Amino acid sequence: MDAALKAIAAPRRRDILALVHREELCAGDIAAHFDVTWPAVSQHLTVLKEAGLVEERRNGTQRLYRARPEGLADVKAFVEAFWDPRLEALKREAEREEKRKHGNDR
Amino acid sequence: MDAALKAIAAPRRRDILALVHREELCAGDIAAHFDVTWPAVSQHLTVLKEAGLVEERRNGTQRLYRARPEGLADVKAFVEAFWDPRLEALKREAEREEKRKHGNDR
DNA sequence: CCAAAATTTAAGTCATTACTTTCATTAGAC
DNA sequence: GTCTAATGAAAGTAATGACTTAAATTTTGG
Repeated sequence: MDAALKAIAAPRRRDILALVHREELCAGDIAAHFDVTWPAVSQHLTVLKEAGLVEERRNGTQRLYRARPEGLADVKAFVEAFWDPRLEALKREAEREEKRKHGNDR
Repeated sequence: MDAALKAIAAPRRRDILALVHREELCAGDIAAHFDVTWPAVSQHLTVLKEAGLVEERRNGTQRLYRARPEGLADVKAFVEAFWDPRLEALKREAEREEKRKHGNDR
């Protein structure tokens, strides 16, 4: 969960996530939306990918990216546990699950 | 939302939040749970307070802190907006199951 | 008022991070 | 193979952040 939370803590990465939420976009098109250089966007995409928040698909020389909502599962569980005390148990379960699946998402 | 997200992106602050989730604690008691100095915890509490995630109450020379779940409202909305609706059912199921085995863990 | 206790504030250090520019890699067209 | 386009990787920089120690603040009790 730590990786996912750190990933969405940066506003630029949230903006990128919003772009590829429903639509599959290549890195160049994503970078065109911001006034930063290509490599900067590429680095953000790497962070998002390693956090499990986007998935990459290669098409010829392009790489297409799309959001991966499941990557926010643990974050969602944490927020909701904090939100509603009755869901405390769910949070603990999420923590256990994260320890168990170490190595699945990388 | 940016402040709240940055606040919970740091593991130590999440640990602090967990401590004051149910229970009102003074800064000293919170610091006693970690192997960092008092000022470090005090700084974290300031960040959490400014993000609206904890509330402070003064009692004599002490300052008591307690979690403030409403502070995560925007984060919750953001996370849920990204969530794949098809996975909603899974969560609810887990919730129901959790309620079913109520009373076993005490 | 004076002293002790709980905590914040100030100032500085070390690691992390978001970015830049420059170089390397991969895939398709010729 | 060579050229070009799309992109990732490497290396460097400036800003941010999580800590530390030392000093200042606030409240209570004499």
